[in-house]
Amino acid sequence: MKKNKPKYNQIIEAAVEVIAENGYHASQVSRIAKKAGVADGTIYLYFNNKEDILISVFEEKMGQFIEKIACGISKMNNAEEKLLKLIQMHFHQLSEDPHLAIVTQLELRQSNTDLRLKINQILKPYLTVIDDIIVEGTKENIFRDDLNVLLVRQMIFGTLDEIMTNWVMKEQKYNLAQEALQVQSFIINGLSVRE
Amino acid sequence: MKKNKPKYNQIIEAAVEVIAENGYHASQVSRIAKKAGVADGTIYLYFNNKEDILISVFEEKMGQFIEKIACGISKMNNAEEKLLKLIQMHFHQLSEDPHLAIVTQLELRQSNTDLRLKINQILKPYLTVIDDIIVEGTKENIFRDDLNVLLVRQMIFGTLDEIMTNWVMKEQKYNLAQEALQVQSFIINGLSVRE
Amino acid sequence: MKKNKPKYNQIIEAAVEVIAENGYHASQVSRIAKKAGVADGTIYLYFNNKEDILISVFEEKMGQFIEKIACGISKMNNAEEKLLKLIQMHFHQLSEDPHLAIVTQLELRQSNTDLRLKINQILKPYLTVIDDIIVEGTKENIFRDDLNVLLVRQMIFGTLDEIMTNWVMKEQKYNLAQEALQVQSFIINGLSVRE
Amino acid sequence: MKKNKPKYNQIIEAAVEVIAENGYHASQVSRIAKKAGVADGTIYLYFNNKEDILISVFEEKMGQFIEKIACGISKMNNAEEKLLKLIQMHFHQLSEDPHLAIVTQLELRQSNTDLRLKINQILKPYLTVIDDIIVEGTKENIFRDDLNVLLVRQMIFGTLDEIMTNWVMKEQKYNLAQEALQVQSFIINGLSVRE
DNA sequence: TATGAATGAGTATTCATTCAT
DNA sequence: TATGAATGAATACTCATTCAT
Repeated sequence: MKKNKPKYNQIIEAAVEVIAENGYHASQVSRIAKKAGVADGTIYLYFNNKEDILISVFEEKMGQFIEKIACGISKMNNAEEKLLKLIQMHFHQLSEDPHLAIVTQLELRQSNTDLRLKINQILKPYLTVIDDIIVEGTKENIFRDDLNVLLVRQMIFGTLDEIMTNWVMKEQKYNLAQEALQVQSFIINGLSVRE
Repeated sequence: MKKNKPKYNQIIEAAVEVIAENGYHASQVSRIAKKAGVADGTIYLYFNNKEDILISVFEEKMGQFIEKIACGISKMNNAEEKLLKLIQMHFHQLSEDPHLAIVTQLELRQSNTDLRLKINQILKPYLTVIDDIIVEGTKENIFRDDLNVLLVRQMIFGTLDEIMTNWVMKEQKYNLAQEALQVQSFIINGLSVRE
Repeated sequence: MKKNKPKYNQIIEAAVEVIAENGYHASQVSRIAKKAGVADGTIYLYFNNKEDILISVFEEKMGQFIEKIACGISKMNNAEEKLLKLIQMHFHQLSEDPHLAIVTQLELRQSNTDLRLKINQILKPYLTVIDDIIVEGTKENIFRDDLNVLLVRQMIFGTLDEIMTNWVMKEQKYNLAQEALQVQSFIINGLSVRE
Repeated sequence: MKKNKPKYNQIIEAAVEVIAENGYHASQVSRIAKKAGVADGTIYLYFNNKEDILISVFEEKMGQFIEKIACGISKMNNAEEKLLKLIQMHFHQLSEDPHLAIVTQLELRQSNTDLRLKINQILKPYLTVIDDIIVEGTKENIFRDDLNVLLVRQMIFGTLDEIMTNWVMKEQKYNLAQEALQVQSFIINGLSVRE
């Protein structure tokens, strides 16, 4: 498995740094190679093309991202707690790794539609985690039973994603962790005044 | 005023079409010129450079988009109704103009960070409209009074934006209009079971 | 005769200024038109094309330049005096009009070979003036009678031209007039120690 | 050292030919690449940009030109002989390589002022060679001791340069070598009848 | 595996010139 | 005569990818 080879990871890490620092379009393959300490040609022993580097970056990082969240959630007792945990960990993980946050929220989106479809595939397990919480919440009678799971998941993901993007574009100047509870409350209770 | 000149609008319309059909990166200036029925050089009598075309497209289209929504909302009686109207019109306007939807949801995001900052500026009036609804809802005692307006606005916009993007990426195969009510309900009531 | 029309001269004067200030390649026709206070298209009522403007500038200015020198020389009594007068006036006239000096010594040379042949045609009367002095000097028995007039004229012109070019490139910081006598002495006596 | 790389020299030689044949402005980088038998992009592995090719051509060729003259002169016994040798070799070297003569006398002058300043820097060692002859001649009591070295050098260089340019523009139809002696005589003795 | 020199396709922009008014 | 909006040809340079070593 090529992924166990050290150069593969060197290149992945170099790509995250180079893209975060220079932006997607200024990140030439040769620059990534230099930062990774390998020759330009070596890149092509591990990746098919430049796009493949980007997909692999997302794949590797998202894999870890989702795994940790799935793990964290499994310890929670109900959908409400799981949702909060998911929000907290979503914010926390990206806050902890600003380079990765820049890449996922800004630079990776500067890719063409084909690449975005591949990115969506990689994202699917995360969306499934969200779906599961929704379904579980409904079963637990915490959430309404008339929910359109697909739609609700889009809304939840869109909410979290937009908050992350704003945070990155505001140059990470404020503390996201504090907002997790408000976000959970919004998703669960909405804006209305509770009777 | 250059905006009254017919060629300015011809170029704007051509740009939307060409970008929607070919994607951001395959949209050469010469192709836009051809579609607009003008010479390549004519583009530069009306726009400073290629980026300026893109910004202007967004400016023009978003201007109309926001104006219509602001107008539609003004006829509504309270924040709840206004929110529903905003959601309906947001979905409706982009659904009606698939080319524009593709450009705003997919292609325009493939731009660099500088351009995205300019786009955010153009988007600001729309965000303000959302802010106003939130504030109004609070005053009307329909919405809670402990809301963080900035955060809530991000969540609402993120929700709508993600739904639109999914719809565009799924090739506009389903009817968005039907979902507006569910979305409003989600935003106002959240997921929880009402007592 | 078009040359009596005021706009013709306005354009010529504007061209000298614009070329001297911006350099040959940065001197767009539209800039010359603007400085001359006419529309771009008007230029083409008086000149065939951009090259024609340049040739005409040289023609007009060189015509005056040569006329004055020919006139000044005619008052001198012998070839030696005439040579000195020619040198003095060559230096004086271009020193007095730095814009013209820049155009003739630097910018006009950035033209293609065809244009340079035309420039050489315009220069011919000046070269003839030099030829005449050489021939006269020989007849007066002041200059040797074995001189190759064509070659000697090239040497004299080359000498004056190089001095002017150096003066222009050194940004006209020193006084050329003082050097005329040394130049005349060099041409007449050479470098050798006179017995 | 890049200058030992064969492609560097291939490109230099191709550039001389292409510029001599097509003129400065019609010499596209792609044409030079084609003539040199390399890809367009390869040019940019050896040169920073198009201007850099031109400067390097002049640098390489002038370097050899000056070196040979300096070498030839060193064998001569006094300033008079050295001057003659310099003139002969100046004429000879450029006569032998008409492509180079066209480039140096005509095409390279079609460059902007910045480039000309760089060219002047490259020319400096040649001017110094001339200066040295003047100073030596004075010390040997062959030349007058009141000479303004800078001015005299300009006159000598201008003389040679103008003769070369005329020869190139007359399409190299006559034999320059024969004129070297007359030129030396002019420079040393001037035009006057010797008593 | 690893290298890095070489490749060559691809495109925004300028500006001299025209021509309908 | 005079205008100036419109034209469209023309070109340097980058960078992802290859392949001989």
